[in-house]
Amino acid sequence: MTSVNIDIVLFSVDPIIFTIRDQQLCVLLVKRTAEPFKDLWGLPGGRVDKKQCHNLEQGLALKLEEKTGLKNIFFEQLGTYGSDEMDPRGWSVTTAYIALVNVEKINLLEQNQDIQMMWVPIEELGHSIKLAFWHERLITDGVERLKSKSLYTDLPVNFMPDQFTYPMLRKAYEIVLGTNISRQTFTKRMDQAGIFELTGEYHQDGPARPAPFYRNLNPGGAYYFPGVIRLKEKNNEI
Amino acid sequence: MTSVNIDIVLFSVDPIIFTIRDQQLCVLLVKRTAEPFKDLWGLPGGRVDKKQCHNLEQGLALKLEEKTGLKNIFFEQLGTYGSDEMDPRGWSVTTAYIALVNVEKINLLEQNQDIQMMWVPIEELGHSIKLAFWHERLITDGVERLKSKSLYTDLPVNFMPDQFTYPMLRKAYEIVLGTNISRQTFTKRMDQAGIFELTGEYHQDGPARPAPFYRNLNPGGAYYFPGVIRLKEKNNEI
DNA sequence: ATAATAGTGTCTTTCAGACATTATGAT
DNA sequence: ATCATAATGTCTGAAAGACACTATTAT
Repeated sequence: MTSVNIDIVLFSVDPIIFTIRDQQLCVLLVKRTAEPFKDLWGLPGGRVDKKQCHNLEQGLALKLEEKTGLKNIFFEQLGTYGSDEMDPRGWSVTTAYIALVNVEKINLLEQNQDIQMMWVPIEELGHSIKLAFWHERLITDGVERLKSKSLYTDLPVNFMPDQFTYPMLRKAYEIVLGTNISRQTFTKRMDQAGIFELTGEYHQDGPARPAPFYRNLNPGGAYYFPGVIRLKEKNNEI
Repeated sequence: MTSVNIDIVLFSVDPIIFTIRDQQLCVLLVKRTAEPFKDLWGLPGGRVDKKQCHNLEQGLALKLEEKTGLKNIFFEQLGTYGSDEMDPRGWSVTTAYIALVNVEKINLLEQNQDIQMMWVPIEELGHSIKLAFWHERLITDGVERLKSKSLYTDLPVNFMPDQFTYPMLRKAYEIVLGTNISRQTFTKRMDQAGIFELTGEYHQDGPARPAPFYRNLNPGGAYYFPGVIRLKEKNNEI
């Protein structure tokens, strides 16, 4: 060990921005305008603005605002990937974050013409679209994190608009987890948590009894349920 | 966004090496021999050897072997911290890992004279000892991760020697979690998991019925229990 | 025999999951 | 009236937690 035990590497941050659109879990991709991987699609990441930002989280929040026009997006760090094979320019390190947004709040920005952006259903990745860097791997890991934390937290509320119904939220859970959840079990779970409150309004939607609207009492925070949603398969080893 | 969306920063990795010694959760610290923070204690981290290592995990495994003499130590990524306040030399980024070792396997290396190392009980941090960089913060977060994952995984087996008894393992859980766990509940939980096997030997220890030794059937892996150890307080919001 | 500690069996509690019943609103 | 869907209540099952009891060894 030498006296200087710090090194210099290429470093970037990569937000994996999830939303639910047309009943599908989607991720936001941008078309790269420069080498390496020019013209491939990738995560809307890049360098941290070291002049404007004092730490990584500020850097990420700024990047999210740039790309989506939204402040106060929910995000959490996923993990850091470092390798000499990720970027043709050499040894590089990237820190990935997952971020969850409601698609309605953001869709204006999609029309932005100088940067090509799109929402891609995660089902379609790995088939038609080849991504830059290790972004496919990051997204896979991000989906994994989103799924596993949705079993015991209220993470999917971050996909909801300000006002939402239990059926809407349940659908979000079902899309993320890829399973059906019984309405009764779901209602009980949410009521017990005591993290939502009725707004007094109702969702008039079709030929059926309207569901009441709720709002999140602690937007931005995360709630940990006492128990876990039990899926059928039991895959305990990792 | 410019064409080059990657940046150059000071980068290091920091392993938080935990063990249980004298019934206390301890962390391995080294005395710094160079600026910045010369002569303060800190984590045994540093730069990744980019010539020898193709990725971060290799770099960390190498560093763990350097510091402890052990290969195949259990470790997992904790998180990445980046800021302009962490290192007086400027904007820097560090990726922290938690690693769990059995103290018996390592204590020879403590005698190493050219580097001063010591095991510090985490209780003692924050009082007497001031640490370099943000290492105190990293350790706090590492302890938090260790505690919360010990509620639903077999993480503490990584503190055990090759052969261990349920009472020994239960004590490790109790030390990590800071709670008593009833012997009966614990035994049931471990037996149901089916991740350990009897070695056939017994721990002859004192004037009491000897406990049988077990070995981990999947060393290095992590097991996720179906349920969770329930602590008394309910702190669901974060 | 006694002390110390291990294992087993049973009961309770918590919470998920399933089913049946009732409630409400559009057509 | 009918249909679709929401809410409520009851039962079951899985697993944690607590307690009583039995088992095994050293002294």
